[in-house]
Amino acid sequence: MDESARLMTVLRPVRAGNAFEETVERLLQAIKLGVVAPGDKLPAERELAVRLGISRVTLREAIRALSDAGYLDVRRGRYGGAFVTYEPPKPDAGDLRQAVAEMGVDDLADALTFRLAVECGAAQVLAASGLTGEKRADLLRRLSELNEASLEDYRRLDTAFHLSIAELTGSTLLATTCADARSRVSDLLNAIPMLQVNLDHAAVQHQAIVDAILAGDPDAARRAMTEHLEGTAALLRGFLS
Amino acid sequence: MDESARLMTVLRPVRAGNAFEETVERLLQAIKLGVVAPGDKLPAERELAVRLGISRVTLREAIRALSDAGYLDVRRGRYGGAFVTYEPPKPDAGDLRQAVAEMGVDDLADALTFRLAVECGAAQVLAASGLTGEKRADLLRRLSELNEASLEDYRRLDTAFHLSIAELTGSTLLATTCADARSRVSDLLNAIPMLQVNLDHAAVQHQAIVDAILAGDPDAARRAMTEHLEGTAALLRGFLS
DNA sequence: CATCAATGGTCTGAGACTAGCCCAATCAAC
DNA sequence: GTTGATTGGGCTAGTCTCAGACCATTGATG
Repeated sequence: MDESARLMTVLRPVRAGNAFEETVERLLQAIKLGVVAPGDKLPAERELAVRLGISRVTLREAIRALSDAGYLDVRRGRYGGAFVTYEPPKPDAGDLRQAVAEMGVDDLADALTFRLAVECGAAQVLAASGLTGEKRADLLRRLSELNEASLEDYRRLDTAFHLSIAELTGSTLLATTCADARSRVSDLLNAIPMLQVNLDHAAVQHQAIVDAILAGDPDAARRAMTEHLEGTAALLRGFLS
Repeated sequence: MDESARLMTVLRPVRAGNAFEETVERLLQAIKLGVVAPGDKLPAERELAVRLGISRVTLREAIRALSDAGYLDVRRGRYGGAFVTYEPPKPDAGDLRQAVAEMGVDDLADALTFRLAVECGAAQVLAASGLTGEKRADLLRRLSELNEASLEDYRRLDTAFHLSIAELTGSTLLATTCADARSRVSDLLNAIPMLQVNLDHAAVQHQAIVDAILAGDPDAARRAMTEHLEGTAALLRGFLS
């Protein structure tokens, strides 16, 4: 960890790719995180281009690419739009191995470490903040929605629950960072079979996280989140070997 | 915290600005974080352009802007280069108020929350990882360098110490995120007067952080880091009122 | 003092990206 | 059935950005 390592950290590429590539990535993130659920449509092109800070031409190229790849169904005319057709693939150990091979084991470890750090940080911060009644209700609502979810909706609502924790801190930076961290492991999580034992186990852990946050206990929140995320990481490693 | 809030989070601008602006921002980060110390020079233009993934023309525009603004001194010929001339301004409550006014109180709260979450997450993760002897020595070296620092070098070595914690986790994502978090509050920290009491207090907290990490105690590491960062945040608020 | 390698300074042609405009399709409302 | 609002589809002129080549300056070295 010499000084040159820090140079590498800060003087890294200014841009991850061209505008088209970055736009595809961002839309894919919205789709895979379930921010726009299957059957829903993206905002209209003109509005979306403004939000993303790019030209409509570039946005259309990205939408075209995702449409060709089967993620979107684009329809013209009033009440038309770009509808999400993507459904998370059925869990499969082969998909998992392939996904890991594509991203590389180093990047996988990086992503898991990153997620652990930022989500635990978010849980800690939220627990330490005085939660208003409205926010408490919001968190509890997200938890009960997750607990009542069908297998089909589970991943999407799990994502919603986890992201809510970061959002409720009120920090936009933290929320975007947690969304980024989640999307980096999203494909991997989708590949894990959803066994009832694991879902039950996760439900207990989710409850522990919420309890600690509502109790205003940062240490307990951190521990509960760590346990939950390391459990997931262990599952991942298990299905990889 | 309805669903539309999540849309805002994910469908945010793809790019923070044009290539020139983002490059200026990145170089400024390297300078203000002390990654290139005063008197040092940036890598040669051709190499730096490759590292940043931009054209030499754009890089030169950014360097020119920073040179005009007094951050760099550009010299031609062999052994020439872009030398850092920037020295952190002397602490001043007026500067602080101005800096806060420029970024806005909401962004300030966001940045402080963000920093708290990611640095605590990094400390926790590092404490939970089995540190090799080399890494332990590295961390201790950074701490002792900071403790022996002159007032002039203090901020730069404090930054180096904090960033080392994230870097030692081995997660590039976490390291860049902590660097980003630090740079968002860097100007504010520079504006805080460096009183001996505060420095002594910080030294004790730094020691506690290192002790907890070396002891492999994530809870203690998280608590020590929280205490340290909240102390700094409290100092900031104090000088603002 | 002459050399020469490394560095910043400059130019050009090509491609990426944008803003703004108009066209085409769709469908609820009348 | 007609209308009108909303949406995707497409075009153009202009700006930003890039890759690559070449020039100018500097100063350690022989």
